[in-house]
Amino acid sequence: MKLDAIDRKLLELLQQDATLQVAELAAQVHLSTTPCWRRIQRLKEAGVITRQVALVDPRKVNVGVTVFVTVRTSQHTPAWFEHFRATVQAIPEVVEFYRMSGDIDYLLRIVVPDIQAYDGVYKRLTDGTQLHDVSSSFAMEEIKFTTALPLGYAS
Amino acid sequence: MKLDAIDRKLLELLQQDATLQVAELAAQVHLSTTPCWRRIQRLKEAGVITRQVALVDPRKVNVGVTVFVTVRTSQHTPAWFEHFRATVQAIPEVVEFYRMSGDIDYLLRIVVPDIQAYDGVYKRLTDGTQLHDVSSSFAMEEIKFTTALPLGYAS
DNA sequence: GTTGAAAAACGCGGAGT
DNA sequence: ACTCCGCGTTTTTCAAC
Repeated sequence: MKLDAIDRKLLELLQQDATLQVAELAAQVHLSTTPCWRRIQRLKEAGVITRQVALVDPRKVNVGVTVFVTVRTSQHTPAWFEHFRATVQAIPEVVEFYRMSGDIDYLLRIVVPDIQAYDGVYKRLTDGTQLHDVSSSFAMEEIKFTTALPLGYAS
Repeated sequence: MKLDAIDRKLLELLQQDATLQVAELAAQVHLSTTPCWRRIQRLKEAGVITRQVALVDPRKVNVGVTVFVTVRTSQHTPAWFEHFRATVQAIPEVVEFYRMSGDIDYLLRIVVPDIQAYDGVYKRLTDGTQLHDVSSSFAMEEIKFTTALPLGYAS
């Protein structure tokens, strides 16, 4: 889908604050409400905007500690991967999960209240799945975290 | 702030879909609209819900490649850190940025269209800041990504 | 793309259980 | 503390231009 400058501006605004009303968005892009509303609908239908969610303060729900876990494995069969994938999907503390290139096979971001709680997640993770070399790194400080993607590359 | 089972259920629902209307949320938690609406207000005022945003499909805006960058540095002065922090904040391709414990000092998640584009970001990152040992790992596949935090630890 | 208007949902209060 | 009621206001949504 082709995105012009107005679409990008709308996405930029909505990525920051999805509660902005259509009239306000319309003013910011110098349009009236109807075409502005239609553009937003188009962006949703095209799957550019996937969903609209509430963001929660991690510390307020007692998951202020984030842990990055790198995984290496010797098992590379599809069946093994599927099992591992399902295991990870079922653990709500895992908020990000990537298959990597290079010497590390998988990278996970996990949120927990403290290091003790992490031990529990670690056990759930490694229980039943053959994991070769699991390494955990703790984040001391979250300096930047945004769900807003850069729009400079959009065509 | 104290969160009971109903608050947690509301947060769970709103983390998945913030467009749900109050009447619908109220039905799901077996309440009428007024107290449900008030609970949501309370969660916002208390800062549990920080914001409401639109999520965008990375591939649809041409940033389908994510790169993890680990940084080690010899400079540990406050002035140096402030400079580094400001540099990173100004780069929209950097969507996450953590100060780590252990042998790695900083971890960044960066989104770009392709490896060539990453080179540009890399240059902006290292230009002007003394970085000792920068290592980049490319994600081949994003298997899980959620903004929904686990609520099982909330008190 | 614009204007205008119907339909819907929200904001917030009051009285009662 | 929640339910039910409700009305003014705002916002969404769909006409016709």
